[in-house]
Amino acid sequence: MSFADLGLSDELLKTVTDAGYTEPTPIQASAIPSVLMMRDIIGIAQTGTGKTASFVLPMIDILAHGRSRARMPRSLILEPTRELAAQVAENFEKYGANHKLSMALLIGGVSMGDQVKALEKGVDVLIATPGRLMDLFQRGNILLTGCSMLVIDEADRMLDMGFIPDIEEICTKLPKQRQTLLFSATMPPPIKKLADKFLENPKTIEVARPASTNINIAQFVVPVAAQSFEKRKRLRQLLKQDEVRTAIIFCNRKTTVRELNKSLKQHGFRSGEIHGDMEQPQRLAELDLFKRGEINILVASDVAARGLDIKGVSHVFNFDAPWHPDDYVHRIGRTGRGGATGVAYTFVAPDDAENLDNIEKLTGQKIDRLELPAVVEEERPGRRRRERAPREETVEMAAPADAEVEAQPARAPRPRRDEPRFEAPRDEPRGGDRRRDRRRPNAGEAPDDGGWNGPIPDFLKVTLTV
DNA sequence: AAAAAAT
Repeated sequence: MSFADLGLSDELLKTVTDAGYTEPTPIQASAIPSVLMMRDIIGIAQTGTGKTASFVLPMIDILAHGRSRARMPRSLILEPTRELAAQVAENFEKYGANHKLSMALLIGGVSMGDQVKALEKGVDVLIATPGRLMDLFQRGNILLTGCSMLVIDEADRMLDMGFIPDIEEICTKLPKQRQTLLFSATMPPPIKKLADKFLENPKTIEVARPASTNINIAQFVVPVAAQSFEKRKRLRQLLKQDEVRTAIIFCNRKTTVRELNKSLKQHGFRSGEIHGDMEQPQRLAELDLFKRGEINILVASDVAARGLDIKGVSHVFNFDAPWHPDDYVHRIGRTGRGGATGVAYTFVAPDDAENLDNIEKLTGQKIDRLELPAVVEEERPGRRRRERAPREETVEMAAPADAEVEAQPARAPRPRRDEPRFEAPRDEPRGGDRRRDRRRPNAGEAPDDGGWNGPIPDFLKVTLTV
């Protein structure tokens, strides 16, 4: 199967092949011909499956062959987040470079002036988040009566975010005679209902979840104590020893994102942050810094979990285990894209056990627990000794024979051993046999990890000691 | 529980 077999125009085909694409992804192969035949589509697919091109490409051909009437927009693409909308707009510009199609990106957080101007000039395609679109509509800046093509992207995310009433209202503003494409990773009942109401005789296309198919991502659970400074320490350790090129670090809270980024910067990492409390220009600027490699670590809330397509992300860290298992799938999907390999670490504190359980149920696979050298506390003057978690962990990990050594109070003077450890861990294996059974199984041998076939991260080849 | 989205 090649792009040439899908029925796209020669002109567009050239653009696609010039961009270096030869073989369509499964969803592109099955969606594009149907979209060109003007069918309604339900696409059950995650981001990272080539979904965007599966509607952008045929849309360009359809628009190129039709004629615009009175400069009214002829198609509308709805996205749940501003960044995703911006990304689809980029795609549209890339693939539509050889066509005289105009486009307006209608998202919040940026001034309305330019958007209104573009609308007045007349555009073929609207790419929008629901809030700004409704706003502009209510102000009388948009007429949707010429929109004969509608794309509802990431419908389940829209549902999560409470956008479904908005979507329904927007649907009623569009002409009844139209083509509607709905994409969603999952099909919960409200989305099914939405599809029944607004799509006509849709063709359902389903492609496998990346989580169950993307064997390019090596996944690990990192047991951690609940305290955030413990987690930060563990994170720094992994960032250093794992030769991280580019990483996205997900936190569950915006405050955690801010704190963590600040802390990473203080420790000399080139990091940035993105979350919904930032001004939109700032959000885009940080994303741009990351894409250009000026920073190589992006600390993010779930605003960045879905759909963002950034090339070459080698690592994803879940600094907090996500509350929703779906989010896990989306987060780790930021790495291992386009056939590249990636590593995903999920920090799991004792309280996160249930979340982890749900994640493993959803993906249907058990995630390897990573055994790591203990994080050794430096003496922190003025800080009260913590009472619970570290001690519990110590007790759980220590073999009876070690109890005396392990039970030493944290404030007892000991050599600082964490720093040198990262410098030259493999030359100085420490620890006796009693430690060996705590290594990750198979460390240093041919990996048996459910299909991981990428290069083995260096630290996994090393004998881990405590 | 949190985050996202119109201001």
